[in-house]
Amino acid sequence: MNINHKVKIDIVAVAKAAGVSISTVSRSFNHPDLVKAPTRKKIERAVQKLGYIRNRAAQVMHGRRSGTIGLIVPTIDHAIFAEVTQAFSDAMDEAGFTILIASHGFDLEKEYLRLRKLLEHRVDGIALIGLDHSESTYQLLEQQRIPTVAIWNFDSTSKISCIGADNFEAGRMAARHLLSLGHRDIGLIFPDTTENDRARNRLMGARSELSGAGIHVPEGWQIVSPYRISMAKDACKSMLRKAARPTALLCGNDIIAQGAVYGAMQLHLSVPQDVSIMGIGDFKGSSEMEPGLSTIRIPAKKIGRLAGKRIVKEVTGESTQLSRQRCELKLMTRSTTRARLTIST
Amino acid sequence: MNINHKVKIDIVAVAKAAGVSISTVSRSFNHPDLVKAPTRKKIERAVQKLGYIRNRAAQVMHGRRSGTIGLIVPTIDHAIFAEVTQAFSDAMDEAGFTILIASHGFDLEKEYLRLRKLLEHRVDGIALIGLDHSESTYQLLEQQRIPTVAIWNFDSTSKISCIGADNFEAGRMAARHLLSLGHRDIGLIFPDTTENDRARNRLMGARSELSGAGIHVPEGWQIVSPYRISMAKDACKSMLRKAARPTALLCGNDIIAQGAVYGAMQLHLSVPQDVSIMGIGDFKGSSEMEPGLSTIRIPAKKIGRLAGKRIVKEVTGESTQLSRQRCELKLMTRSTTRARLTIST
DNA sequence: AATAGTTTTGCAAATGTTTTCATTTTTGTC
DNA sequence: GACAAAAATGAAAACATTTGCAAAACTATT
Repeated sequence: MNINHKVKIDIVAVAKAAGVSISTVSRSFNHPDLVKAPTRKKIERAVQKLGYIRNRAAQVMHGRRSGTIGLIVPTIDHAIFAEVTQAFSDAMDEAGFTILIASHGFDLEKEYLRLRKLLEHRVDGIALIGLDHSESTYQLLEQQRIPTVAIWNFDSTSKISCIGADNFEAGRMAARHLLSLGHRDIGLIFPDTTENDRARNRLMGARSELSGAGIHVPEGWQIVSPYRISMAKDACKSMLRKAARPTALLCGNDIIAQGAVYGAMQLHLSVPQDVSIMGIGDFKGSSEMEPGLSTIRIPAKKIGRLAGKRIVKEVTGESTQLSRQRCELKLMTRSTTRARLTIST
Repeated sequence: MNINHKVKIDIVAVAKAAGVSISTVSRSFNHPDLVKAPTRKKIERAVQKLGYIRNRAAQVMHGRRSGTIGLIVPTIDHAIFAEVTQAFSDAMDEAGFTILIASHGFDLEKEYLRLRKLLEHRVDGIALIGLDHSESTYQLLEQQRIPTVAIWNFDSTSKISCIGADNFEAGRMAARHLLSLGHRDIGLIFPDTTENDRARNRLMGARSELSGAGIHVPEGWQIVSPYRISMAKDACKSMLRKAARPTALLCGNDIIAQGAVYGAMQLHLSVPQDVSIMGIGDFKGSSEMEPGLSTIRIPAKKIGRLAGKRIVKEVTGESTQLSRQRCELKLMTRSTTRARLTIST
């Protein structure tokens, strides 16, 4: 069957094989109700026999949608982006779209270039992570009038649709939890906050809550650590080795927090007896590690799924105006935090 | 500037704005050396002013490559696939290709459907994970004569190009390590091996090595666990709670092994004093957890990168015949395995 | 069995580009 | 400054589809 000998199989070949016109073949794909059932059957058989696969590129040229959505992430290889990406991808699949994915390694200039490339492919919509993007990225998005949704952050003043959590609030909640346990000597380990609004807002939230409680975080108790367990381990160790060490560590995300837990263990400090450690994010491994990590849950799956649904709505024109959606945060009290020992007061 | 008022910006508009013919504009993109520098400048300015973005769909219609590669993974949301995906993506970026990604959730029937969809988009090549695919998938691939590479597994008899590790050997090595430490009572925790050649081959390798050493694994010491830390935790606990428990656990992958380590900890067994635990894979967190996981390193980054390079070669026609590449495995002896205590002999 | 209406099909134009071939312009040589 | 050769540009066909419009084929009604 399907003799495909160097002959290119296009709609013309199908039409010939089925003994109908090209238009009829096209129609039987796009408006099957407009063609008689027996004709459709004939065409179907021809398609089968020839192994014909429709050419979306040709369809796109008619102003048809490409059926693709561009997704630009900092990196795929991080628990959290992988999770949100998968959820987004599932939502897309469900709606019949395919994802063009690109990563920029936290380099916003590169992000712009990736965006341009995706636009060349005539994606029907664009999904980005967060709201920190270069001016040129925003301009391009607006100029091309392409449906866009920012995943992961909620911001009531965003210029583009966004679906996610309020990171400032997440920072606050994390700090509040520690405060409520009586901690006053709190160390901060955060990733670099330039070009990263998520981390920045969390840090601001945490600091604001802390200073609201009259707490000052001394210079040495605030460390920048990259988003890597091993790095965070070292950062944490350097802080906990000091004579005057904090009784609690607030980490910018769960990866750093995991590193901190391991770092403490290596120093033979026990968590949470000697130090409480608090994360933000609730990544997949966080509930499963030992001890289970206390953290602020940001519902990645839900955000990814909602973002997917949202972009589809914008693409299909079902809902065209800017929409901002806030996903609820939740304090997950597990085993890495506990009340501060009051030595005397 | 860039007045983009509902006027569609195509190459014609650019040509008009630059005062040259369409052909010249096209040429200045594709063969810049064929057009005089001043003309090129004029065109460039027009492009800038109009905010023109090339339409790849139209290019594809001329038999031009689409500049896209389809990547089909079981899921993005697993440490190991995320890592390999990222490396692959980086290699693609470097070569100027964009990735169309699809996931099938370990369902090979779905994989076939995803493949069809990617083919509609006229991807220039296809990358799959592993060599376990449905008959129809293999047929389609062959019928369409599309460059394909299987990532992750090496198999000298594969019908398509493959780049990866020999999972059978990985299983052997893991078993051999445990054997060399004197263990004879070994439990096996593996994922379901139907439709998963990676797990299947590892298990076969492990069993073959074990039975080669005259060791029989009793029924109750062999458990199937899904690829999830929490599930593996439970599976491990159920095995270690028995009166007669193994002195070592060989796990089908690092996720399961991590679960096993945590499970043992919950039972107040210490690792490796009470049980040795061995993984396969060396995922990102494995070296960083406490205690560091002993495992067989499969170089995900390297495999992803090589696979990327390979597919580019096949797509550009630089090298067109089937190629099989084996990536070396490495035993990583860390802190979850140790010699068996010989109580008396 | 003719008519009107409806359903189904086909023709041809249109989509945004690339490319071949022809034409024009430039350059170099005498 | 005329001529050939080389370089740059343009016109038009080609790519694989969709779709508006017209024609053809049915149905139902008389």
